[in-house]
Amino acid sequence: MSFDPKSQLAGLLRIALESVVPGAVAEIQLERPKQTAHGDFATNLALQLARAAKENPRKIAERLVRELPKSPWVEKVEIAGAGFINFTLAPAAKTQIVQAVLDGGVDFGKGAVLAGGRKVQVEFVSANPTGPLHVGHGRGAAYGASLASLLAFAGYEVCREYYVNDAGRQMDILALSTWLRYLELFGDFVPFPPNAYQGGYVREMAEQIQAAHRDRYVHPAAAVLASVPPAPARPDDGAYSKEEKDQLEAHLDGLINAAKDLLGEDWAYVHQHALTEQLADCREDLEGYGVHFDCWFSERSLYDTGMVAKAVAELEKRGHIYLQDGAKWFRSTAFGDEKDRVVQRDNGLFTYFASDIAYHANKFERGFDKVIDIWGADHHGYIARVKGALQALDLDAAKLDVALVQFVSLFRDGAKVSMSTRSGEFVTLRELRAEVGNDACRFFYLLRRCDQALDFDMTLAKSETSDNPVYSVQYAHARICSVLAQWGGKESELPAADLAQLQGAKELALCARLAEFPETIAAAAQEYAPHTVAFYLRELAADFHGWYNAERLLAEDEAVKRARLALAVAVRQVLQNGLRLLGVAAPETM
RNA sequence: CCGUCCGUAGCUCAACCGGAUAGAGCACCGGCCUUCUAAGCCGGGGGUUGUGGGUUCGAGUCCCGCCGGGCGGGCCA
Repeated sequence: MSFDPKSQLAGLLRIALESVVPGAVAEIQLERPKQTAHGDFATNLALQLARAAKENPRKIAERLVRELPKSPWVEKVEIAGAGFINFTLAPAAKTQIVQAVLDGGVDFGKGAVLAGGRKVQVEFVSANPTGPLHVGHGRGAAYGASLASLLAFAGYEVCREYYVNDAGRQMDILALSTWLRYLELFGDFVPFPPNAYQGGYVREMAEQIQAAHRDRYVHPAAAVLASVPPAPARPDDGAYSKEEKDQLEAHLDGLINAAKDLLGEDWAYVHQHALTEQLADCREDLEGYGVHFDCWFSERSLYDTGMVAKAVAELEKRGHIYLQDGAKWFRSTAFGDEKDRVVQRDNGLFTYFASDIAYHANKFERGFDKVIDIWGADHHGYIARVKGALQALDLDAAKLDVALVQFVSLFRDGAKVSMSTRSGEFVTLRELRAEVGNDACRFFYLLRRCDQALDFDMTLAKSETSDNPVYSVQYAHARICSVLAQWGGKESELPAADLAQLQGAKELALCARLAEFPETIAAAAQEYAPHTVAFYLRELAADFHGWYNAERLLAEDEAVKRARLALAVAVRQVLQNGLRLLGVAAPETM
């Protein structure tokens, strides 16, 4: 049996409060003081009451302490500072956490299933399947995956979703790029546009098509270019003017239309091939990264089932749409957006925003209590219009939370690694994983709040020293495994150890650290902040190493040894539980 | 110009939705090291939280101005 010191103390305080101020309504706040001299828990209850009672908070604190029922778990109660009441727990109240951890095992720290079994969806990565994932996606993937794990562990029912943008112009550009590279294989060159996809993977797909279907999709370059507006000449410095950029886009669209005309039915094949290949590559990359999805949701399916048209029609029916310049506009300004947004162009095509409205409406129809979108920070201007559309559809926009993930800069040997997206020279997630490993990759991404720009130190991530936080945490785990192996006894006997043998300051501090785990999880889940788990693990590992350096775990005295090993096993369990939430391995040897 | 996020030790970052003397890790300085239980260990200095006001018992945290930076402001995605 375990008890929760926090609720225990809250109970004692509530009794004292009722006695001092009958009928008082106050929230009992208990926090862990930063300084050990302030005990294990502190409450600001007296300061809270002082405002209403217009009385010296220290006096109120004295009365509260006088009325506090005696408890065997509490060793000392002190009044300090402006009127804080500090509690120091008895050693037995601290060490019992070891028992609780051993009892809980892999479930220690897990939140109770919330009332109504709240369903949450986490949508993340959702990168266009037009090329390899880059390091920015890696951060979103690490964040989303561990947030989802965290929410599941905290008691939510979680659905991990990837939104596949398989319907837009970007996909057309990828298909066109592939086809142009394919034509090159037959010696007939259409100048490759600078705004088409440059990466080597495009050539690979072209070669695959050539191997499978020979010259079936070949058309003369002259025919391709016949009715396409010309591309501007490449400026000497490579910098195109605004007009030239527009010309480039028009040229690209012309090529896409030409390809569709010439290929006819076959366009769908090239398009589908490119999509299938890139999506498979992306999926494989994420699987290798340890990131899994429950659902891959196709944007195109929203069009195929008429849901996009339906969503726009629904907005129209409710009077939130007007016509201007031949396009249909959603009056998002009525819901706090800066300006109104086009949902259907004058050429009849829906905008990306239209499909996103349909997508979010669909999410809400699926009955989630909470919908979490994880976007790149460059999308922040998008939040207002999506929430506005939900409101316009009479959906509860408060159920949608958007987490923005800031950008990543890589550093190697102290120097910034340049990542120009132009000409496909960016560093891919795959390259990063190959260089620093999955564990360091995931952990480093999570060592920072997601809304802060991240400087990723690849040199540090690879180092096998105490400077490297991943190494330190994993090493603590491996070290415990090593000690247990050297001991060679039966772990199943350790829960019976006499925990009263744990008396050292470092041991009791370590126990207190273990006790923080459940509340760390709960807070991290509530704030969507997996980084706090990473910070916690780093501190737990540091506490353990400090203890290990100070005391011999395999003590001479049998009872002491067993108690210490029980504590070590509890530390190992919490390290495992925490690392699992971050998607980082807990190795037995290093 | 407008919107938005941010500014904390030399560096990289924390700080439990207003609480005590703002915390870690690197780096720096000073000691210890013929401990096999594996990254050496222990200690120390370092701050007007960008800046100026405001709110109150109390502000890194909330409000306003300024300075500096990131990101947005497409009938692109």
